[in-house]
Amino acid sequence: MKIEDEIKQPAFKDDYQKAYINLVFTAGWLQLRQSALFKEYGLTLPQFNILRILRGQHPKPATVNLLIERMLDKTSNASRIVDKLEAKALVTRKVCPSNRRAVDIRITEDGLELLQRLDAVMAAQSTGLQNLTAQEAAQLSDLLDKIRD
Amino acid sequence: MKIEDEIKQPAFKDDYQKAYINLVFTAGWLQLRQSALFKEYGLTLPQFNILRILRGQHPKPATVNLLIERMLDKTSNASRIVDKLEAKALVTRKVCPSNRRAVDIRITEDGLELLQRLDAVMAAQSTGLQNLTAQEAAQLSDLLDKIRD
DNA sequence: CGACATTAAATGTAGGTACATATATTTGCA
DNA sequence: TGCAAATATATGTACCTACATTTAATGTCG
Repeated sequence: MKIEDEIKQPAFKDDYQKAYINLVFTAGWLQLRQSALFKEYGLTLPQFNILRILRGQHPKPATVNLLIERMLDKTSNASRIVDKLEAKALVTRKVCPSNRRAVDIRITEDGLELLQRLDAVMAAQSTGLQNLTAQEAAQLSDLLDKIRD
Repeated sequence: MKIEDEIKQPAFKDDYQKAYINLVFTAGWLQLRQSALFKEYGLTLPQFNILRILRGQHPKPATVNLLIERMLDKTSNASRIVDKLEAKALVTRKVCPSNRRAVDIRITEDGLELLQRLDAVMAAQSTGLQNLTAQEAAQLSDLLDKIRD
């Protein structure tokens, strides 16, 4: 569906405004689809993303700082998202011995198993960008980099 | 800054993953910049967007349904965002005489004045897509439409 | 050493998102 | 007419974002 119809707006001021609205709308659309996948597994999108970062570190621990660095949303509150994961026994939290201000966060076996089940789900459903060719995806990425220059 | 550096990830699985992450990250980046503009005027981004829809209708009223149709985020709670605007006397809410289930929402003079001040601010700072040519913006929009097909 | 800045994380608060449910009104139709 | 379905909005709840503040540990430098 064209963006004009998605938000029932007949026309845009110019291509810049149209691209801006399309960008924000499409990002939200993709994230909504993705989080629907996790919902039945009791995970939210930020929780899933943090679990994946922890798996990337495994068996090394991660600190809250490291999580924030790698998250898309820098201002989100990693500390409280870890709370939720800890409550579900998907991660552990322990004061870092070498720097007692920091906290070592590790993914548990349960967490690894859950991610493994989700890998299968993710593989089954595409990321949502499969309508693009690899070349178009690269082109999209270049345009986005340019926006943030 | 390249997306790899923004989230401290050395490489991506493929161009699709990279574009996906870049898309979500860039949309958030743009929205954060935009909402910073409104902050000193006491408005949030969704509040601003609803005010603009109401200005577009002015002097006709809008219903909650109409607001939802035109919002980028369909699942956001227009009713409660209107609450906040009403508390600031930027909009009025009145039961619709012809259909007492519905509510007529109108922007007030204060609301119009606030938007007018913000128009100047917006004009001064670009939408953030000015690094693109008009042609690139159109191309970006086409790629995004294709993703949602 | 000791005051002071810096760093890491947690917490408080206002507002938003996503989704389920409730309440009131209107519509459709047996 | 009357009653179920549909419609319009509001409300409840869990979680999230954005940002300011707090608490604790560490670093620094006179």
